[in-house]
Amino acid sequence: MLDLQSEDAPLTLCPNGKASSECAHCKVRALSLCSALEPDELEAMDKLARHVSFDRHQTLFSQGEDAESVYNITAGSVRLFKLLPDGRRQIVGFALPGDFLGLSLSERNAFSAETLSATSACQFPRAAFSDLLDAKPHLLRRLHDMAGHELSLAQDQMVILGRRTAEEKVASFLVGLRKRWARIDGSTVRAPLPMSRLDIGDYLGLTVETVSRMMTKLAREKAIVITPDGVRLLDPARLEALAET
Amino acid sequence: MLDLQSEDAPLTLCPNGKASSECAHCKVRALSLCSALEPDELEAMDKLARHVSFDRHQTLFSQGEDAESVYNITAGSVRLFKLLPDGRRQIVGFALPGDFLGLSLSERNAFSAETLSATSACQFPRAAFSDLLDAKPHLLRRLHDMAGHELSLAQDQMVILGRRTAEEKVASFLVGLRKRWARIDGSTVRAPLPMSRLDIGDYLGLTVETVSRMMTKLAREKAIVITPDGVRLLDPARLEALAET
DNA sequence: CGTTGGGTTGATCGACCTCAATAAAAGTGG
DNA sequence: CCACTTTTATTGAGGTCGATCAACCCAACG
Repeated sequence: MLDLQSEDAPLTLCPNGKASSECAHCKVRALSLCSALEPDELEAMDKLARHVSFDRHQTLFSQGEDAESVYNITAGSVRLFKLLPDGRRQIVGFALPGDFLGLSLSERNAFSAETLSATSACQFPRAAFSDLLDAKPHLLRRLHDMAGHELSLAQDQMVILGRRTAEEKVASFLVGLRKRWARIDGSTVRAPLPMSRLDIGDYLGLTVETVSRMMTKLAREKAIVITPDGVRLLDPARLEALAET
Repeated sequence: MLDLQSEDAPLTLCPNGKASSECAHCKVRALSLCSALEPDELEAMDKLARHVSFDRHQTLFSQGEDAESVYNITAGSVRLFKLLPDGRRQIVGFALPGDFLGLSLSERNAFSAETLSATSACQFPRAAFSDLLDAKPHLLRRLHDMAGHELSLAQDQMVILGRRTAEEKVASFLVGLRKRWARIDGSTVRAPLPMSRLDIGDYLGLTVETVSRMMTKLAREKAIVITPDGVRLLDPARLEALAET
């Protein structure tokens, strides 16, 4: 997942189908693929794009299917996961506003994507988008840099999954998520949690119960406050110490 | 890690410093970044490249340092790892002949790289290589496709780390490694293990002892044979069943 | 040969999982 | 707005897989 964002648009970037004016209001332009593009690149992307909306718990695409589209998330939140034949699930990431789905441009989806909340996105046909990349090297370079960032995050997640305790996992998750929200809505201590405890567990390689226990523990120790919609970080220093690389 | 390979070179691809003739003997061209490049791209890469060799257990680069170079591994093996302040280690990958180090082109190294055995590589100055990518979009596209593949492997590894048992982890590792060797040297059942049990443990989120126990278990059950230099897969079907997605 | 770095094996321990019950939200229909 | 159901979160008790601690083996090497 990579971020894009804006407040109110100096120039239209994020394309959409019905009204290209929507780009002008795109909340997530500055940090997205759309940022820092040349006018001709924006123009070309605009032509390809279709703005789509999803309710809570809808499927964008499924693991193993032909990858028809790539997406730029403009609002909401999405869980990306892989299933084992016996039902075990690993969430490989959460997509937030500004994130791009389909960086690897593979023919088949390597994972499934389901919305966690009502979600909006710019949808592009994969094949046409791939062709566009070949025509616009600067756009490709931007995408590649995003892929590099994504790869780096994936390696960080390997450390968390392979070598951290349950408490450290939860602390890392909260700190990392708050940083991502900070880029999106500027919040400094709030971290909304659109995903369930079960989702968090499947992201961190833990059970629901362990996630709940660690959250309770961190709250008891006054490192966080649990709110209806997520958490508030009371003692970022303590959390960062638990999460530190 | 991405693969490149060849037997004997139809045209020189893999660049190196002293004698550009070395490219003609490059054992790992076909699957590498160097494959499927235009003559002008090969020419440009050749100009940038320096052929370097390392003994066993030498450091190519370290986590946190300025990333001066990117590498194309032509022979040997390398461990890529991240360290936590308290000494815990997570190996994020093993680089084999044909693999490219530096896909993300970031300014700082996100991990350290140490050879597991005597290793040869084509070394490129990172900044110049990055400039070359902007000049040769086709090369950039090739690199991006490799990055996409790498990202997909990283997500597979997340499933292994987060949701698999010790036995499944070891089986997955052996199956995956044999597949990689198959592309390099065509071996169908042999999987050389240049890395120690400790390295395997730090790759799979296990201890040395557990890795050893699981290897012994698989050997006792006649799924593998442990040899001085690695393993031979006796019952690939059983191993794949343990590893299946 | 003594030393050193892996590797294997055994005995014990503990972090996290499993199973179970309860509590608190969030819908749903009257 | 209030019963009633369903979903999600929390808490507790007990079990287990893999970690930890500790020998021991063996091959490489000075």
